[in-house]
Amino acid sequence: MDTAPSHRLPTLDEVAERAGVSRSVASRAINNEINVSPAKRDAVQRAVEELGYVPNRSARALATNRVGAVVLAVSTSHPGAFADAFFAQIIYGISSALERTDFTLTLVLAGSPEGSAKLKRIVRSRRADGIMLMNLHGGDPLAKLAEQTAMPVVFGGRPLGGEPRWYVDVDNRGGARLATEHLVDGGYRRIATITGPLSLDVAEARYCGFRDAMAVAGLSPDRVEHADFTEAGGAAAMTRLLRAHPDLDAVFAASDNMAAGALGVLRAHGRAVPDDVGVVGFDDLRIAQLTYPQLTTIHQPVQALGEEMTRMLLAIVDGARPTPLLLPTRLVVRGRVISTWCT
Amino acid sequence: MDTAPSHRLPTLDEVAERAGVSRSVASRAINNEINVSPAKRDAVQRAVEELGYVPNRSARALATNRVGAVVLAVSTSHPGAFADAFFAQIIYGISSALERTDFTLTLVLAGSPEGSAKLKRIVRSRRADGIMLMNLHGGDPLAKLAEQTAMPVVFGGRPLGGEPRWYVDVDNRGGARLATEHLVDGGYRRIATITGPLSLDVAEARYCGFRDAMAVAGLSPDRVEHADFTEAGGAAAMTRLLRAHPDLDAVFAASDNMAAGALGVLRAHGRAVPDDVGVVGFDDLRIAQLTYPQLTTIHQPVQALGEEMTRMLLAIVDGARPTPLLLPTRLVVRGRVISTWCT
DNA sequence: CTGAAAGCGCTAACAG
DNA sequence: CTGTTAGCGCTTTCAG
Repeated sequence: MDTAPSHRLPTLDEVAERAGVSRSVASRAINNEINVSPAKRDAVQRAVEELGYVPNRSARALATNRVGAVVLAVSTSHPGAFADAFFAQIIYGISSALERTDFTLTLVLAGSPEGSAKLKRIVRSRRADGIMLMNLHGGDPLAKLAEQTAMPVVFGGRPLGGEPRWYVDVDNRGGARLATEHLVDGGYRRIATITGPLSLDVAEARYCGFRDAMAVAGLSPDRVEHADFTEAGGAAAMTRLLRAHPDLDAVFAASDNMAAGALGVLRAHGRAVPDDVGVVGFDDLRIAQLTYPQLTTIHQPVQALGEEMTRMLLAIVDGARPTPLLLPTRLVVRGRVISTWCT
Repeated sequence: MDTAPSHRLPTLDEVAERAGVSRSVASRAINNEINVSPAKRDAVQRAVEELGYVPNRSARALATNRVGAVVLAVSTSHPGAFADAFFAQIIYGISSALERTDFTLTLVLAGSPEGSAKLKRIVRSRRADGIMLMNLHGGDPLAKLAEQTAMPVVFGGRPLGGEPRWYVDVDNRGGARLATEHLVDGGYRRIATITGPLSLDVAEARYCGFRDAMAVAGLSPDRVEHADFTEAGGAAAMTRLLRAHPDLDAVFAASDNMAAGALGVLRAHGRAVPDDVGVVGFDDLRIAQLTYPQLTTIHQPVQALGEEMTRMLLAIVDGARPTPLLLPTRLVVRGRVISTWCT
């Protein structure tokens, strides 16, 4: 039915004229303000439908100084890091939190200098109402940007050194404690850990959780090697651990990738998993189900992280002053299940 | 009481005043137009620096009817599908193509009804200058939207049924031919294929490529099963193939996931790969390196796909009328390499 | 409740 | 080359 003139989009004035009211009344009706008589409100409603009117956002933004967009800035230095299912899930979470609102998601890969310059421009030119910052490593230049701007910023994960005013984080410490407790419950006693780079808050927090659990169990937490969250790094760390502590009977790896690397090395050394050595990972990535044996690990609510960050940011934009949030993790026990193709 | 920035952002008038010129001269200087004297141009330049002026994009957008944003709309019905490294790479490509421009990327997950409604609103309210549409399945409602709007639309991959005016695609047909030829060259003769759902153009194209190669080799292309691109689907299809064509000596699976599923089934049936049965996949996903043996497969330039789509869209927004693009694929031969943990 | 009028900050058309 | 004058389409006082 719509003989929509494909080029000229209807304006508010046209709606007002058609409804036989003034432009300001039309505006009020459209924005659901109270001071409009039912009759005129209906007339406007109808005119909107008939004309297929949608307010021009640029004009509205100019008048209200509210853009209707939030940006997700991902600070990742090397290309590969973003190409990870993790971000897809974050984005999915954000997207579903935005679904019922009139906000739009702007994505900025701010790892490169150009990217962070772009983010800066976005802020200065008021192209967004707020920012979500993911994946900051210690001393990230974006952290400064965040402090200098008046635009609301919500952090995904705490950056090391300094609690930002607003953040949503996964309970990494609690998760690591859970993982380690699981090993303790399994009867293991000489438990080692492979940590991530301690310049990252995640790595730090997981290491703390490990020590928490070890202390509670009265075990010595000194079988420790540091790595970089990668599979290769995990393998190297496992090799070092075996050399330094040949008596170890379990390993908590602070990421599934590192755990996978460790599994390979353990097997190469003839240590059976989980009979000789227990292994627990962290993240519950796809890889945790591709190893043999499948990895017991800590699941993080990644999608929820995206959703909650968004909800928090919108609340702030709306004038609220919420408190930071910690999202619970959960243990996923996998054991000797045989994966489809690694029979 | 309100969250307004502590210090007002500088406006063009302030720059003009500081530089001692009229607002229009300031505007021209800032936009690098020609008709400005060097002296005034410098003065404006300096004022901009000193004040840290960045044009307000909403105002500019309102005046020029150009927003400075492109949207990537991903049409995916079920949650999991977006959580894939594929999109991360696409986004990475887009992002790098956008890096040197003043355009911003808006991401819309348009699989759900709400999502596609949102996309529609974005178009109608002129919140973007152009759209990139990924992952359309036959009869996708977004295809209609694309036709109705005057906003430029670039497709990532051709939707089935009808060549859109502008698209960038991967040479799926050529890739499938490559894969099949590789099997032929390997001495296999009774080659089967597991296709994707033929309602997708990708699946159709890869199936065509298979038949191309079989025809050229003078082989019969009738060992065929259809699946859904998933691992489970691939496994089921492989089972059906073995029952229907127990003599088969090779399989071209139209995706790595399906190939992985097929590998498991082949092994369960005691068929050694690649000695008894040759297997080639498509996509070159991470999983191709996690199977045993690692998968020979067809690599797609995913990041380049994102880049070229963006470049094309920006060109169109700029008034150009480019021709569609096909990106080449390449064969990755893997064979018996032993992966780290599946010793 | 209603409408007229004054901007939001920028660009663009037009005379000087 | 330069400045003046109108808007872009919407919101928002402020009188009626």
